[in-house]
Amino acid sequence: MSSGYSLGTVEVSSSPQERFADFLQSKGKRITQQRRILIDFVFKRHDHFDAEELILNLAQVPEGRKVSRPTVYRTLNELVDSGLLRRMNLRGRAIYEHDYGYPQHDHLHCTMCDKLIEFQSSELSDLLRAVAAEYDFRDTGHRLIISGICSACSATRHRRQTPLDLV
Amino acid sequence: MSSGYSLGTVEVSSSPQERFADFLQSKGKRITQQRRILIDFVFKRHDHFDAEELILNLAQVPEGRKVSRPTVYRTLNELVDSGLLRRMNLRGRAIYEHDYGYPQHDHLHCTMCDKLIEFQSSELSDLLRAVAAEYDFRDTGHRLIISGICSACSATRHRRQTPLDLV
DNA sequence: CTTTATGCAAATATTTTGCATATAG
DNA sequence: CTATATGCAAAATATTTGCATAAAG
Repeated sequence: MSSGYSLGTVEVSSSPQERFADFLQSKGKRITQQRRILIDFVFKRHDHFDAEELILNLAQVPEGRKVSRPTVYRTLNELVDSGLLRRMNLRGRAIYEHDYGYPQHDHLHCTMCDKLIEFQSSELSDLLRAVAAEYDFRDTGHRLIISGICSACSATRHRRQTPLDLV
Repeated sequence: MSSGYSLGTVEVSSSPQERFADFLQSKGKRITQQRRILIDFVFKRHDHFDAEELILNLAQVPEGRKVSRPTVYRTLNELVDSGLLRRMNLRGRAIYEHDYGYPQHDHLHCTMCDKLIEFQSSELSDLLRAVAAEYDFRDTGHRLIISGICSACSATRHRRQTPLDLV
């Protein structure tokens, strides 16, 4: 076993905890009990989640009850700034996912069951890079969500009401 | 001049007004003064806009003042449902654009000046279709936004504060 | 006339903020 | 000790909804 932090598929040089600590230090911010609780929570249990889910999960353990709602929101912003989390918008609210030690990927979003399926495509990255270049655009990232109906939902014909907005 | 409704680049068989009327009829909804005002407004002046902008613009003419805020929101939803408008999410709020007689396209979003640049790529469409197929996913559309700094902003080094969320 | 739409005010949902107190360094 | 963080309550933002009245068909 290496000294690296294992993510199952990827091995990186430091844990999210360490990276967050570095980020905070570099900004003159403090490593508080709440921030420690939050980063542990976020990197232990969740894949895709929103603020409300996180808050509900926190409420289920004594440790978690030490963190207030505003602090959750404030810290989620810091985690995004630090590059540890990636934020996207689904049905009008922010959804977060790990963005550390994770390969770049995009999503298929099932509008029936709300499931997110990740996929990777280097062809896609190349294509987007080329598009940006064509417009002299300094590309700092992208969000792509393909909406539709996943195979499971296609089979079961479960209906869902709100088509509403994607992405 | 043909009997078609001209959009500058594209020529389509009926006007947005007609299409909206058809949509409303098909749903047993009524063609009201407010809906008429709104569709005229939306298809005369705007390209990318949000609800607030539209409401401010409406407030500037007597005609527009006949339409209340809730009706604007309700009608925007109908316009999206009818396929006349496309909705996306930028910095947490809904942005609308014409989606009728318009070729499918995606966007580059400058996070400095907030400008949206449209681009088209058939390669991209093909690629996304292939991805969806690979997952037995019934693709009903996608949203793609490449974030970054446009050439103008790269030149002028105008700074902007909030990096915040994309898409 | 009957049903759908509108406007108003209020509600909802999500996220942010001011300020007094607590705590990290 | 001093500056930053937290919690609380409240504000801000964006959008939706209940209900009485107005208007379309």
